[in-house]
Amino acid sequence: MATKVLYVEDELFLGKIVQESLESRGFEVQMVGDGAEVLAVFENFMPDICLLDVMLPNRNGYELGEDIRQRFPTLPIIFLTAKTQTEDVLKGFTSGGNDYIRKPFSMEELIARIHNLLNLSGQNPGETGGEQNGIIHLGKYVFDLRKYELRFQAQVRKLSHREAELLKILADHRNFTVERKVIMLQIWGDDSFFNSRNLDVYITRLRDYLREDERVQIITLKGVGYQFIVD
Amino acid sequence: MATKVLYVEDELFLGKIVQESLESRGFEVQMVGDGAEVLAVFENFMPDICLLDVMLPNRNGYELGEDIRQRFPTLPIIFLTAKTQTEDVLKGFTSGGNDYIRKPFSMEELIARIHNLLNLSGQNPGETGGEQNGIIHLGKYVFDLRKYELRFQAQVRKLSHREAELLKILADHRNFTVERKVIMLQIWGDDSFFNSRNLDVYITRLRDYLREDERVQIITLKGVGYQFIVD
DNA sequence: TTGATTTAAGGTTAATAATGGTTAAAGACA
DNA sequence: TGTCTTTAACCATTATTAACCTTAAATCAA
Repeated sequence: MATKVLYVEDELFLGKIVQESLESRGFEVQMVGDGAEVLAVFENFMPDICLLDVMLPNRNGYELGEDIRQRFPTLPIIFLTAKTQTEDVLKGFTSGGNDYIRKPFSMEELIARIHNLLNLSGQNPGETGGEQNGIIHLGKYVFDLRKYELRFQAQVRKLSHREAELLKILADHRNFTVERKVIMLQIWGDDSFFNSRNLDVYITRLRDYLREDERVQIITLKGVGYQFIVD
Repeated sequence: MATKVLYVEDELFLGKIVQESLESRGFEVQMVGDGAEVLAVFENFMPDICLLDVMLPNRNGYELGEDIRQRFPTLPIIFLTAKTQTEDVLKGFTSGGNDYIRKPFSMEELIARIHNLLNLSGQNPGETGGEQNGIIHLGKYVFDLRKYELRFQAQVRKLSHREAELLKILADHRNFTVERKVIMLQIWGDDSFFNSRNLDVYITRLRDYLREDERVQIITLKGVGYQFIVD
Protein backbone atom coordinates (compact mmCIF):
# COMPACT_ATOMS: atom_id res chain seq x y z
CA MET A 1 0.00 0.00 0.00
CA ALA A 2 1.52 3.29 -1.12
CA THR A 3 2.15 6.06 1.35
CA LYS A 4 -0.53 8.70 0.94
CA VAL A 5 0.48 12.34 0.90
CA LEU A 6 -1.92 15.25 1.19
CA TYR A 7 -0.25 18.23 -0.43
CA VAL A 8 -1.73 21.69 -0.01
CA GLU A 9 -0.18 24.16 -2.44
CA ASP A 10 -1.53 27.20 -4.28
CA GLU A 11 1.24 27.61 -6.79
CA LEU A 12 -0.03 25.13 -9.31
CA PHE A 13 3.08 25.06 -11.44
CA LEU A 14 5.41 24.20 -8.58
CA GLY A 15 2.74 21.91 -7.21
CA LYS A 16 2.55 19.79 -10.33
CA ILE A 17 6.28 19.28 -10.37
CA VAL A 18 6.41 18.21 -6.76
CA GLN A 19 3.37 15.97 -7.15
CA GLU A 20 4.78 14.14 -10.15
CA SER A 21 8.11 13.82 -8.53
CA LEU A 22 6.58 12.25 -5.44
CA GLU A 23 4.39 9.96 -7.53
CA SER A 24 7.40 8.76 -9.47
CA ARG A 25 8.82 7.60 -6.16
CA GLY A 26 5.75 5.57 -5.33
CA PHE A 27 3.78 7.99 -3.22
CA GLU A 28 0.09 8.50 -3.76
CA VAL A 29 -0.44 12.26 -3.81
CA GLN A 30 -3.63 14.26 -3.40
CA MET A 31 -3.04 17.91 -4.18
CA VAL A 32 -5.35 20.63 -2.96
CA GLY A 33 -5.01 24.24 -4.10
CA ASP A 34 -7.35 25.89 -1.67
CA GLY A 35 -6.84 25.79 2.08
CA ALA A 36 -10.57 26.02 2.72
CA GLU A 37 -11.22 22.73 0.97
CA VAL A 38 -8.70 20.70 2.86
CA LEU A 39 -10.73 19.38 5.73
CA ALA A 40 -13.39 18.19 3.28
CA VAL A 41 -10.77 16.14 1.46
CA PHE A 42 -10.18 14.03 4.56
CA GLU A 43 -13.62 12.51 4.03
CA ASN A 44 -12.38 10.20 1.32
CA PHE A 45 -8.61 10.53 1.42
CA MET A 46 -6.93 9.72 4.69
CA PRO A 47 -3.28 10.62 4.21
CA ASP A 48 -0.26 9.23 6.00
CA ILE A 49 1.38 12.64 6.01
CA CYS A 50 0.53 16.25 5.19
CA LEU A 51 2.59 18.81 3.28
CA LEU A 52 1.29 22.32 3.87
CA ASP A 53 2.38 25.48 2.17
CA VAL A 54 2.14 28.26 4.75
CA MET A 55 1.22 30.96 2.20
CA LEU A 56 -2.23 30.06 1.06
CA PRO A 57 -4.91 32.25 -0.53
CA ASN A 58 -7.81 31.60 1.82
CA ARG A 59 -6.22 30.56 5.05
CA ASN A 60 -2.94 30.69 6.81
CA GLY A 61 -1.19 27.35 6.54
CA TYR A 62 -0.38 27.31 10.22
CA GLU A 63 -4.03 27.65 11.20
CA LEU A 64 -4.84 24.83 8.85
CA GLY A 65 -2.11 22.77 10.46
CA GLU A 66 -3.61 23.36 13.86
CA ASP A 67 -7.03 22.25 12.68
CA ILE A 68 -5.59 19.09 11.21
CA ARG A 69 -3.54 18.47 14.30
CA GLN A 70 -6.64 18.77 16.42
CA ARG A 71 -8.59 16.24 14.42
CA PHE A 72 -5.71 13.84 13.80
CA PRO A 73 -3.25 14.30 16.63
CA THR A 74 -0.70 11.82 15.38
CA LEU A 75 -0.72 12.68 11.69
CA PRO A 76 2.70 14.04 10.68
CA ILE A 77 2.72 17.53 9.18
CA ILE A 78 5.47 19.22 7.22
CA PHE A 79 5.27 22.94 6.56
CA LEU A 80 6.71 24.44 3.42
CA THR A 81 7.79 28.01 4.06
CA ALA A 82 8.77 30.61 1.51
CA LYS A 83 12.13 32.08 2.22
CA THR A 84 10.56 35.50 2.70
CA GLN A 85 8.78 34.25 5.80
CA THR A 86 10.14 36.01 8.85
CA GLU A 87 11.76 34.14 11.67
CA ASP A 88 8.99 35.25 14.02
CA VAL A 89 6.48 33.27 12.10
CA LEU A 90 8.76 30.28 12.25
CA LYS A 91 9.10 30.71 15.95
CA GLY A 92 5.35 30.98 16.32
CA PHE A 93 4.71 27.70 14.64
CA THR A 94 6.81 25.61 16.96
CA SER A 95 3.61 24.25 18.47
CA GLY A 96 2.22 22.97 15.21
CA GLY A 97 4.00 20.82 12.69
CA ASN A 98 6.55 18.09 12.90
CA ASP A 99 8.99 19.63 10.45
CA TYR A 100 9.38 22.48 8.01
CA ILE A 101 11.28 23.00 4.81
CA ARG A 102 12.28 26.27 3.24
CA LYS A 103 11.54 26.94 -0.37
CA PRO A 104 13.19 26.41 -2.67
CA PHE A 105 13.87 22.86 -1.56
CA SER A 106 15.32 19.87 -3.32
CA MET A 107 13.14 16.82 -3.87
CA GLU A 108 15.83 14.75 -2.20
CA GLU A 109 15.45 16.73 0.97
CA LEU A 110 11.67 16.62 0.88
CA ILE A 111 11.63 12.87 0.42
CA ALA A 112 14.23 12.33 3.08
CA ARG A 113 12.17 14.33 5.54
CA ILE A 114 8.98 12.48 4.67
CA HIS A 115 10.70 9.16 5.22
CA ASN A 116 12.16 10.45 8.39
CA LEU A 117 8.81 11.45 9.85
CA LEU A 118 7.10 8.27 8.80
CA ASN A 119 9.79 6.17 10.36
CA LEU A 120 9.78 8.14 13.54
CA SER A 121 6.11 7.75 14.33
CA GLY A 122 6.60 4.05 14.63
CA GLN A 123 3.08 3.03 15.58
CA ASN A 124 1.39 3.88 12.34
CA PRO A 125 -0.05 1.00 10.38
CA GLY A 126 1.61 -1.49 8.17
CA GLU A 127 4.46 -0.18 6.17
CA THR A 128 5.17 2.91 8.22
CA GLY A 129 8.33 1.13 9.15
CA GLY A 130 8.49 0.50 5.44
CA GLU A 131 7.35 -2.80 3.96
CA GLN A 132 7.03 -2.81 0.23
CA ASN A 133 7.69 -5.69 -2.12
CA GLY A 134 9.13 -7.72 0.68
CA ILE A 135 11.52 -4.99 1.76
CA ILE A 136 11.31 -3.99 5.39
CA HIS A 137 13.16 -0.97 6.69
CA LEU A 138 14.32 -1.38 10.26
CA GLY A 139 16.05 1.77 11.39
CA LYS A 140 19.24 1.97 9.37
CA TYR A 141 18.87 -1.62 8.24
CA VAL A 142 17.08 -2.99 5.22
CA PHE A 143 15.69 -6.49 5.45
CA ASP A 144 14.97 -8.19 2.16
CA LEU A 145 12.43 -10.90 2.83
CA ARG A 146 12.85 -12.70 -0.46
CA LYS A 147 16.60 -12.74 -0.64
CA TYR A 148 17.03 -13.30 3.08
CA GLU A 149 19.41 -10.39 3.16
CA LEU A 150 20.01 -7.90 5.91
CA ARG A 151 21.71 -4.81 4.56
CA PHE A 152 23.40 -2.03 6.44
CA GLN A 153 25.02 0.68 4.39
CA ALA A 154 27.31 -1.12 1.99
CA GLN A 155 27.44 -4.41 3.83
CA VAL A 156 25.13 -7.29 3.05
CA ARG A 157 24.58 -10.22 5.37
CA LYS A 158 22.90 -13.36 4.14
CA LEU A 159 20.47 -14.68 6.72
CA SER A 160 19.71 -18.31 7.20
CA HIS A 161 16.15 -19.53 7.00
CA ARG A 162 15.60 -19.58 10.74
CA GLU A 163 17.22 -16.21 11.23
CA ALA A 164 14.99 -14.72 8.56
CA GLU A 165 11.85 -16.33 9.94
CA LEU A 166 12.50 -14.97 13.38
CA LEU A 167 13.38 -11.50 12.16
CA LYS A 168 10.23 -11.46 10.07
CA ILE A 169 8.03 -12.35 12.99
CA LEU A 170 9.63 -9.68 15.11
CA ALA A 171 9.40 -7.11 12.32
CA ASP A 172 5.77 -7.92 11.62
CA HIS A 173 4.95 -7.16 15.22
CA ARG A 174 7.44 -4.37 15.70
CA ASN A 175 6.72 -2.20 18.67
CA PHE A 176 4.36 -4.78 20.08
CA THR A 177 4.87 -7.72 22.35
CA VAL A 178 5.34 -11.14 20.78
CA GLU A 179 4.95 -14.01 23.17
CA ARG A 180 7.70 -16.55 23.33
CA LYS A 181 5.36 -19.42 22.75
CA VAL A 182 3.91 -17.69 19.69
CA ILE A 183 7.35 -17.54 18.13
CA MET A 184 8.09 -21.09 19.13
CA LEU A 185 4.89 -22.39 17.61
CA GLN A 186 5.28 -20.38 14.46
CA ILE A 187 8.87 -21.40 13.76
CA TRP A 188 9.11 -24.84 15.30
CA GLY A 189 5.39 -25.60 15.53
CA ASP A 190 5.95 -28.02 18.31
CA ASP A 191 5.36 -28.05 22.02
CA SER A 192 8.19 -30.43 22.65
CA PHE A 193 10.64 -27.66 21.80
CA PHE A 194 9.43 -25.54 24.63
CA ASN A 195 12.39 -26.36 26.79
CA SER A 196 14.92 -25.99 24.05
CA ARG A 197 17.24 -23.00 24.10
CA ASN A 198 16.98 -22.69 20.38
CA LEU A 199 15.08 -19.46 20.28
CA ASP A 200 17.54 -17.85 22.64
CA VAL A 201 20.38 -18.74 20.37
CA TYR A 202 18.75 -17.03 17.42
CA ILE A 203 17.79 -13.99 19.46
CA THR A 204 21.42 -13.63 20.41
CA ARG A 205 22.41 -13.81 16.77
CA LEU A 206 19.92 -11.22 15.60
CA ARG A 207 20.95 -8.88 18.37
CA ASP A 208 24.46 -9.29 17.18
CA TYR A 209 23.51 -8.56 13.56
CA LEU A 210 21.48 -5.51 14.56
CA ARG A 211 24.09 -4.02 16.82
CA GLU A 212 24.98 -1.11 14.53
CA ASP A 213 21.81 0.90 15.10
CA GLU A 214 20.86 1.29 18.72
CA ARG A 215 17.42 2.55 17.79
CA VAL A 216 16.68 -1.03 16.81
CA GLN A 217 16.40 -3.23 19.87
CA ILE A 218 15.04 -6.57 20.91
CA ILE A 219 13.75 -6.17 24.44
CA THR A 220 13.15 -9.15 26.67
CA LEU A 221 9.96 -9.41 28.69
CA LYS A 222 11.01 -12.12 31.01
CA GLY A 223 8.39 -14.82 31.33
CA VAL A 224 6.41 -13.31 28.46
CA GLY A 225 8.33 -12.79 25.25
CA TYR A 226 10.02 -10.08 23.25
CA GLN A 227 9.38 -6.62 21.99
CA PHE A 228 11.14 -5.51 18.82
CA ILE A 229 11.58 -1.77 19.10
CA VAL A 230 12.21 0.27 15.97
CA ASP A 231 12.23 4.04 16.16
CA MET B 1 -22.18 4.79 21.35
CA ALA B 2 -19.87 1.83 21.10
CA THR B 3 -17.59 1.42 18.10
CA LYS B 4 -19.06 -1.20 15.81
CA VAL B 5 -16.81 -3.86 14.37
CA LEU B 6 -17.71 -6.23 11.59
CA TYR B 7 -15.54 -9.30 11.96
CA VAL B 8 -15.41 -11.88 9.20
CA GLU B 9 -13.74 -15.06 10.39
CA ASP B 10 -14.29 -18.69 9.56
CA GLU B 11 -12.32 -20.21 12.39
CA LEU B 12 -15.06 -20.10 14.97
CA PHE B 13 -12.88 -20.97 17.90
CA LEU B 14 -10.41 -18.16 17.32
CA GLY B 15 -13.28 -15.92 16.35
CA LYS B 16 -15.07 -16.32 19.66
CA ILE B 17 -11.97 -15.44 21.58
CA VAL B 18 -11.32 -12.31 19.58
CA GLN B 19 -14.95 -11.29 19.69
CA GLU B 20 -15.21 -11.60 23.44
CA SER B 21 -11.95 -9.83 23.90
CA LEU B 22 -13.10 -6.90 21.79
CA GLU B 23 -16.46 -6.79 23.54
CA SER B 24 -14.75 -6.68 26.89
CA ARG B 25 -13.08 -3.50 25.71
CA GLY B 26 -16.36 -1.88 24.81
CA PHE B 27 -16.61 -2.68 21.12
CA GLU B 28 -19.83 -3.94 19.60
CA VAL B 29 -18.90 -6.91 17.44
CA GLN B 30 -20.82 -8.62 14.68
CA MET B 31 -19.10 -11.81 13.63
CA VAL B 32 -19.79 -13.46 10.30
CA GLY B 33 -18.42 -16.87 9.43
CA ASP B 34 -19.21 -16.97 5.74
CA GLY B 35 -17.83 -14.47 3.26
CA ALA B 36 -20.86 -14.78 1.03
CA GLU B 37 -23.16 -13.45 3.73
CA VAL B 38 -21.18 -10.36 4.50
CA LEU B 39 -22.73 -7.83 2.17
CA ALA B 40 -26.18 -8.80 3.40
CA VAL B 41 -25.16 -8.00 6.95
CA PHE B 42 -24.58 -4.38 6.04
CA GLU B 43 -28.37 -4.04 5.66
CA ASN B 44 -28.88 -3.88 9.37
CA PHE B 45 -25.40 -3.46 10.83
CA MET B 46 -23.35 -0.55 9.61
CA PRO B 47 -19.91 -1.00 11.15
CA ASP B 48 -17.29 1.63 11.89
CA ILE B 49 -14.53 -0.72 10.86
CA CYS B 50 -14.10 -4.14 9.23
CA LEU B 51 -11.83 -6.99 10.21
CA LEU B 52 -11.46 -9.48 7.40
CA ASP B 53 -9.75 -12.82 7.49
CA VAL B 54 -8.24 -13.34 4.05
CA MET B 55 -8.69 -17.10 4.07
CA LEU B 56 -12.40 -17.65 3.86
CA PRO B 57 -14.31 -20.71 2.67
CA ASN B 58 -16.53 -19.15 0.02
CA ARG B 59 -14.65 -16.09 -1.10
CA ASN B 60 -11.23 -14.61 -0.99
CA GLY B 61 -11.05 -11.98 1.72
CA TYR B 62 -9.33 -9.54 -0.59
CA GLU B 63 -12.16 -9.68 -3.09
CA LEU B 64 -14.57 -9.13 -0.29
CA GLY B 65 -12.51 -6.16 0.82
CA GLU B 66 -12.69 -4.66 -2.64
CA ASP B 67 -16.46 -5.04 -2.72
CA ILE B 68 -16.80 -3.36 0.63
CA ARG B 69 -14.39 -0.66 -0.42
CA GLN B 70 -16.45 0.00 -3.51
CA ARG B 71 -19.69 0.42 -1.65
CA PHE B 72 -18.22 2.23 1.36
CA PRO B 73 -15.09 4.02 0.17
CA THR B 74 -14.08 5.44 3.54
CA LEU B 75 -14.80 2.47 5.76
CA PRO B 76 -11.53 1.31 7.30
CA ILE B 77 -10.59 -2.29 6.62
CA ILE B 78 -8.05 -4.41 8.41
CA PHE B 79 -6.99 -7.70 6.87
CA LEU B 80 -5.98 -10.62 9.03
CA THR B 81 -3.53 -12.86 7.20
CA ALA B 82 -2.50 -16.36 8.12
CA LYS B 83 1.15 -17.20 8.19
CA THR B 84 0.82 -19.47 5.19
CA GLN B 85 -0.10 -16.53 3.01
CA THR B 86 2.57 -15.91 0.46
CA GLU B 87 4.16 -12.57 -0.11
CA ASP B 88 2.56 -12.41 -3.54
CA VAL B 89 -0.86 -12.32 -2.05
CA LEU B 90 0.25 -9.49 0.15
CA LYS B 91 1.49 -7.65 -2.87
CA GLY B 92 -1.81 -8.25 -4.61
CA PHE B 93 -3.81 -6.65 -1.89
CA THR B 94 -2.09 -3.29 -2.11
CA SER B 95 -5.24 -1.75 -3.50
CA GLY B 96 -7.47 -2.86 -0.69
CA GLY B 97 -7.23 -2.38 3.03
CA ASN B 98 -5.97 0.23 5.36
CA ASP B 99 -3.89 -2.13 7.42
CA TYR B 100 -3.12 -5.77 7.85
CA ILE B 101 -2.11 -7.93 10.76
CA ARG B 102 -0.46 -11.29 10.62
CA LYS B 103 -1.80 -14.17 12.61
CA PRO B 104 -1.18 -14.89 15.31
CA PHE B 105 -1.58 -11.39 16.62
CA SER B 106 -1.90 -10.04 20.12
CA MET B 107 -5.14 -8.41 21.18
CA GLU B 108 -3.11 -5.41 22.23
CA GLU B 109 -1.89 -4.96 18.72
CA LEU B 110 -5.28 -5.45 17.15
CA ILE B 111 -6.87 -2.90 19.43
CA ALA B 112 -4.05 -0.42 18.95
CA ARG B 113 -4.43 -0.67 15.20
CA ILE B 114 -8.20 -0.27 15.35
CA HIS B 115 -7.79 2.79 17.49
CA ASN B 116 -5.17 4.08 15.16
CA LEU B 117 -7.38 3.78 12.11
CA LEU B 118 -10.38 5.29 13.81
CA ASN B 119 -8.26 8.01 15.36
CA LEU B 120 -9.73 7.24 18.71
CA SER B 121 -7.49 8.87 21.21
CA GLY B 122 -6.05 7.39 24.37
CA GLN B 123 -6.70 3.72 24.75
CA ASN B 124 -5.14 4.09 28.16
CA PRO B 125 -7.10 6.13 30.66
CA GLY B 126 -5.41 8.73 32.77
CA GLU B 127 -2.62 9.63 30.43
CA THR B 128 -3.54 13.29 30.50
CA GLY B 129 -0.08 14.12 31.75
CA GLY B 130 2.99 14.27 29.60
CA GLU B 131 2.70 11.08 27.58
CA GLN B 132 3.55 11.14 23.92
CA ASN B 133 4.87 8.28 21.86
CA GLY B 134 5.38 6.25 24.98
CA ILE B 135 7.52 8.87 26.68
CA ILE B 136 6.46 9.90 30.17
CA HIS B 137 8.11 12.79 31.96
CA LEU B 138 8.33 12.28 35.69
CA GLY B 139 9.96 15.28 37.32
CA LYS B 140 13.55 15.23 36.18
CA TYR B 141 13.18 11.67 34.95
CA VAL B 142 12.12 10.48 31.53
CA PHE B 143 10.45 7.10 31.32
CA ASP B 144 10.49 5.46 27.91
CA LEU B 145 7.70 2.91 27.94
CA ARG B 146 8.73 1.16 24.77
CA LYS B 147 12.41 0.83 25.49
CA TYR B 148 11.90 0.18 29.18
CA GLU B 149 14.37 2.92 29.94
CA LEU B 150 14.39 5.33 32.83
CA ARG B 151 16.59 8.28 32.01
CA PHE B 152 17.95 10.90 34.33
CA GLN B 153 20.24 13.48 32.82
CA ALA B 154 22.89 11.52 30.99
CA GLN B 155 22.32 8.21 32.74
CA VAL B 156 20.09 5.52 31.36
CA ARG B 157 18.77 2.65 33.44
CA LYS B 158 17.23 -0.33 31.73
CA LEU B 159 14.16 -1.49 33.61
CA SER B 160 13.03 -5.06 33.77
CA HIS B 161 9.56 -6.02 32.60
CA ARG B 162 8.08 -6.02 36.08
CA GLU B 163 9.73 -2.77 37.07
CA ALA B 164 8.41 -1.11 33.93
CA GLU B 165 4.90 -2.48 34.42
CA LEU B 166 4.73 -1.16 37.94
CA LEU B 167 6.13 2.22 37.06
CA LYS B 168 3.64 2.53 34.23
CA ILE B 169 0.71 1.82 36.49
CA LEU B 170 1.92 4.36 39.00
CA ALA B 171 2.61 6.94 36.31
CA ASP B 172 -0.77 6.43 34.69
CA HIS B 173 -2.40 7.27 38.01
CA ARG B 174 0.08 9.88 39.12
CA ASN B 175 -1.19 12.15 41.86
CA PHE B 176 -4.07 9.79 42.52
CA THR B 177 -4.42 6.77 44.72
CA VAL B 178 -3.81 3.30 43.30
CA GLU B 179 -5.06 0.45 45.41
CA ARG B 180 -2.65 -2.30 46.23
CA LYS B 181 -4.95 -4.98 44.95
CA VAL B 182 -5.41 -3.12 41.67
CA ILE B 183 -1.67 -3.26 41.07
CA MET B 184 -1.50 -6.87 42.16
CA LEU B 185 -4.26 -7.91 39.81
CA GLN B 186 -2.87 -5.95 36.90
CA ILE B 187 0.67 -7.27 37.18
CA TRP B 188 0.20 -10.70 38.66
CA GLY B 189 -3.48 -11.18 37.87
CA ASP B 190 -3.87 -13.62 40.65
CA ASP B 191 -5.42 -13.56 44.09
CA SER B 192 -3.04 -16.16 45.39
CA PHE B 193 -0.27 -13.59 45.26
CA PHE B 194 -2.05 -11.36 47.69
CA ASN B 195 0.09 -12.45 50.59
CA SER B 196 3.33 -12.30 48.67
CA ARG B 197 5.73 -9.49 49.41
CA ASN B 198 6.57 -9.20 45.76
CA LEU B 199 5.03 -5.82 45.21
CA ASP B 200 6.86 -4.37 48.19
CA VAL B 201 10.15 -5.51 46.75
CA TYR B 202 9.52 -3.68 43.49
CA ILE B 203 8.27 -0.57 45.25
CA THR B 204 11.54 -0.49 47.13
CA ARG B 205 13.46 -0.75 43.90
CA LEU B 206 11.57 1.99 42.14
CA ARG B 207 12.02 4.27 45.12
CA ASP B 208 15.68 3.57 44.88
CA TYR B 209 15.76 4.35 41.16
CA LEU B 210 13.78 7.56 41.64
CA ARG B 211 15.83 8.86 44.52
CA GLU B 212 17.52 11.66 42.58
CA ASP B 213 14.48 13.91 42.34
CA GLU B 214 12.69 14.38 45.62
CA ARG B 215 9.68 15.92 43.89
CA VAL B 216 8.96 12.42 42.63
CA GLN B 217 7.76 10.20 45.43
CA ILE B 218 5.88 7.00 46.03
CA ILE B 219 3.77 7.52 49.12
CA THR B 220 2.33 4.62 51.07
CA LEU B 221 -1.29 4.68 52.15
CA LYS B 222 -1.21 1.90 54.64
CA GLY B 223 -3.98 -0.62 54.16
CA VAL B 224 -5.00 1.02 50.90
CA GLY B 225 -2.27 1.40 48.33
CA TYR B 226 0.10 3.99 46.93
CA GLN B 227 0.12 7.50 45.64
CA PHE B 228 2.70 8.45 43.05
CA ILE B 229 3.39 12.13 43.55
CA VAL B 230 4.97 14.11 40.73
CA ASP B 231 5.24 17.87 41.03
C1' DT C 1 -7.59 12.19 76.66
C1' DT C 2 -2.92 10.78 76.62
C1' DG C 3 0.75 7.85 76.18
C1' DA C 4 2.28 2.94 76.18
C1' DT C 5 1.56 -1.40 74.04
C1' DT C 6 0.02 -4.35 70.57
C1' DT C 7 -0.58 -5.64 65.96
C1' DA C 8 -0.86 -5.71 61.22
C1' DA C 9 0.99 -3.70 57.07
C1' DG C 10 4.70 -2.52 54.72
C1' DG C 11 10.19 -1.90 54.07
C1' DT C 12 14.51 -3.91 53.42
C1' DT C 13 17.82 -7.16 52.32
C1' DA C 14 19.52 -11.54 51.19
C1' DA C 15 18.81 -16.17 49.45
C1' DT C 16 16.69 -19.14 46.08
C1' DA C 17 14.42 -20.26 41.86
C1' DA C 18 13.33 -19.46 37.24
C1' DT C 19 14.29 -17.76 32.95
C1' DG C 20 17.13 -16.10 29.44
C1' DG C 21 22.06 -15.18 27.32
C1' DT C 22 26.24 -16.80 25.46
C1' DT C 23 29.43 -19.73 23.44
C1' DA C 24 31.10 -23.79 21.59
C1' DA C 25 30.58 -28.30 20.07
C1' DA C 26 27.79 -31.91 18.01
C1' DG C 27 24.46 -33.29 14.65
C1' DA C 28 21.97 -32.92 10.30
C1' DC C 29 21.48 -31.93 5.72
C1' DA C 30 22.67 -30.73 1.04
C1' DT D 1 32.69 -30.55 2.96
C1' DG D 2 30.61 -26.65 4.34
C1' DT D 3 26.61 -24.50 6.09
C1' DC D 4 22.78 -24.39 9.07
C1' DT D 5 20.41 -26.14 13.08
C1' DT D 6 20.24 -28.08 17.44
C1' DT D 7 22.07 -29.40 21.83
C1' DA D 8 24.71 -28.71 25.78
C1' DA D 9 27.18 -26.51 29.32
C1' DC D 10 27.81 -22.72 31.81
C1' DC D 11 26.89 -17.84 33.04
C1' DA D 12 23.90 -13.65 33.97
C1' DT D 13 19.85 -11.49 35.02
C1' DT D 14 15.33 -11.24 36.79
C1' DA D 15 11.53 -12.84 39.63
C1' DT D 16 10.06 -14.75 43.75
C1' DT D 17 10.32 -16.17 48.44
C1' DA D 18 11.86 -15.75 53.01
C1' DA D 19 13.47 -13.67 57.08
C1' DC D 20 13.80 -9.99 59.79
C1' DC D 21 13.08 -4.93 60.68
C1' DT D 22 10.31 -0.57 60.82
C1' DT D 23 6.33 2.10 61.06
C1' DA D 24 1.72 3.58 61.62
C1' DA D 25 -2.62 2.73 63.14
C1' DA D 26 -5.46 0.60 66.71
C1' DT D 27 -6.19 -0.79 71.26
C1' DC D 28 -5.88 -0.32 76.00
C1' DA D 29 -4.65 1.52 80.71
C1' DA D 30 -4.34 5.27 83.46
